[in-house]
Amino acid sequence: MRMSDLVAEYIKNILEESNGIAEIQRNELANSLGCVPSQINYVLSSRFTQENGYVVESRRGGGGYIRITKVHFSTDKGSIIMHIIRTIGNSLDATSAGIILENLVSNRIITDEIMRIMASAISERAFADIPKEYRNLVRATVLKNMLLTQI
Amino acid sequence: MRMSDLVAEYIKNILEESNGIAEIQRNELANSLGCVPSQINYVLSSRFTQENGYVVESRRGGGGYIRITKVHFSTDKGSIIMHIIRTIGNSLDATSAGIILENLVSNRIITDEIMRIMASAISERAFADIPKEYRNLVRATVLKNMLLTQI
DNA sequence: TTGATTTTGACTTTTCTTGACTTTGGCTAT
DNA sequence: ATAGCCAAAGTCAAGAAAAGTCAAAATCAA
Repeated sequence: MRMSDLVAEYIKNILEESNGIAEIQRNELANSLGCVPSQINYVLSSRFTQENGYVVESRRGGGGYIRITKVHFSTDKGSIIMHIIRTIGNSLDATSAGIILENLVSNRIITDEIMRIMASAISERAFADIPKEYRNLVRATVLKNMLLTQI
Repeated sequence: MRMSDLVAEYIKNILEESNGIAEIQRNELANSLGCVPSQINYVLSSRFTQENGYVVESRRGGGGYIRITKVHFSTDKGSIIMHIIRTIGNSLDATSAGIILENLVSNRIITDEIMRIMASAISERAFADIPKEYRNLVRATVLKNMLLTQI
């Protein structure tokens, strides 16, 4: 198993147990999981991003900390979807698409089944027939079209 | 015996033993079977296709993997969908797609909502960004991908 | 023979790991 | 106050560890 996944899992556990707020010490955590401290930063920036629905704050110096908070959507389904459609723009890579879909599921905007249908429709393999330069464009358009049915 | 067949057989064995999900490491497998890594890709794309009921996902980078899933269609619904997937072929125009979807709904194979999601994903409008000559190709692949999730 | 399938390998892209170096905040002794 | 030290966290780039692409060469089948 990847070290990054271990770290991510560890943080998610704390989040679960602590009501959506995890406060860690970078060096201590790195030490207890057996990785280099900057690994923690890597995990935070690759997996606990805003797009993923997390807010990360921190403080340096003696008694420093890193605080990770899981945020949830609050407004209604329709405006959330519309907002997402707007932020998608006209090009979307497969990774970002995956993040958007996971987020929609974890906020119960769409069901798991619908997520899987959508994911299968815009996976990299779904666009294998067309030249690379078009893939992100179609992905954006197709996803936006599908999301519109969910309003 | 051909190397490709060996590789295919090996993967099918894992699938049998592991309940329809095989997770492999490309380099490792290539190495242990004594072929070049890209051979694995060739086998996957020539033998583990949608038409045969396989879904292939993968991840690059450290700790990467290739996951092959066999969707398995013992039920009525499953074989109907597989039959449709096979008849689609590699190109599908918007009109035929519409007919297929309507049929699936009227035979209660998929729900109305799912039909609308699928229809929106493969409408002519969804492929407006890409040159015409590719549209029917992507439409076929995308629909087959989505249908595979419904088995 | 000739067209399709298979094999191979050079090159690309993505993701993860590591470590050296930088910045910031708090505390203590002057 | 403030200079200096220690204890954090941050940054960044090099390199490693995967998988993907593509086209040339080899082989096979009709």
